Amino acid sequence: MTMNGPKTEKAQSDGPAAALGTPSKERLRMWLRMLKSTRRVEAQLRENLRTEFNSTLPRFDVMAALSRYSDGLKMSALSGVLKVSNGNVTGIVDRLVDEGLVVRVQVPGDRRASLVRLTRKGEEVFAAQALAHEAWIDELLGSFTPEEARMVSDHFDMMRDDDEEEGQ
Amino acid sequence: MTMNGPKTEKAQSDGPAAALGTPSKERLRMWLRMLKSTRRVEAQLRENLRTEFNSTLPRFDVMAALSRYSDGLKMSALSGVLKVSNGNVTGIVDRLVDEGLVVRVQVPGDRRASLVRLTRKGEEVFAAQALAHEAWIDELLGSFTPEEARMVSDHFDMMRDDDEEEGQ
DNA sequence: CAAATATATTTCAAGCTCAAACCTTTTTTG
DNA sequence: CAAAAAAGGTTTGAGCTTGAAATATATTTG
Repeated sequence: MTMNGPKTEKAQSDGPAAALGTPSKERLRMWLRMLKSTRRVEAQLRENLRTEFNSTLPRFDVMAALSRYSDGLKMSALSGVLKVSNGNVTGIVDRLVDEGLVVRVQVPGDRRASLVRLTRKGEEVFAAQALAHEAWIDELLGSFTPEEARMVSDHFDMMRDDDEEEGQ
Repeated sequence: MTMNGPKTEKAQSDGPAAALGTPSKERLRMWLRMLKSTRRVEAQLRENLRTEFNSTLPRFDVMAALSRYSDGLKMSALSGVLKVSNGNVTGIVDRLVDEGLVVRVQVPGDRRASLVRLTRKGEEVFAAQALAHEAWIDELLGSFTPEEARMVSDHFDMMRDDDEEEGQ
């Protein structure tokens, strides 16, 4: 396969010990690397969820959020926690409801709102997925020692100016 | 807003100095942090591309890839470089063609294949976007010093076992 | 050279994603 | 209290994404 290389001289892909470029270039470099790594892990997670659980990452994210709030979440709170658009969650929850993994419970005093909650089945399914998920991550990020992982975690922690929780 | 907290006791979100959990937990923690950070930056990039260039991240990615291969790329090579599915690229390129930013050039000896290339206009548009893109990244990741950025880059570099290039 | 196989690309169905428009149902306020 | 504003959700339209199936063209092989 005659694949001709990039036209730009690759002036900065010269290994860990190379001289630093401008701050802006170094940050760009970092961004491209972290984007690539994240996408790779995400792609593998999607693949695993699909083949082993016939599910998707968005579904997993929704269930993970619900599993942390056993009292249920309103749709708006759910989209707030996940930081995705309001209308987005509607469709995902619809499908989870179809599969009996979550329910919408009417809120007593408010005829607009409903609380979304995991069903018993939903809890069981998610528990299995969460277990597998942690193992997948452990494998995919196995090249990081716990200490390195902590270091990187802390670096990223620095850049959250406003936000709050999120996690499994 | 009566937002009740997570039900699980947050046993490990106790700041940078906290004791390390199991390796698997540390890696999971790192994954969740890097996923959140990546999504935040991505969301802002999407927003900026939309409002300032009436474009999208996938379009930008395609144009960035093409800008590095001035001789053009075959569709399959393009999806290979971007690591997205084959059929995916078709639609994105279609729209870029509609807007006159790229062209499909027939490959002489092969009536199946075509080379995709940036047009003159495409090159100009991309140049402006790339400039803005680097500035956005510089701002979004401004909390990292160049040295830290390099350190994180190198950490992620470690975990690419097989792959090759990618970048702006 | 014809059948089989491989390559290049598009089409398709299902699902995710967003912003904007649109209902309803509260809540606020004049 | 009635009009206006706010809050909770869904719908809609456009685009992105994937894996699988479908097309068409090239190459290999018996």
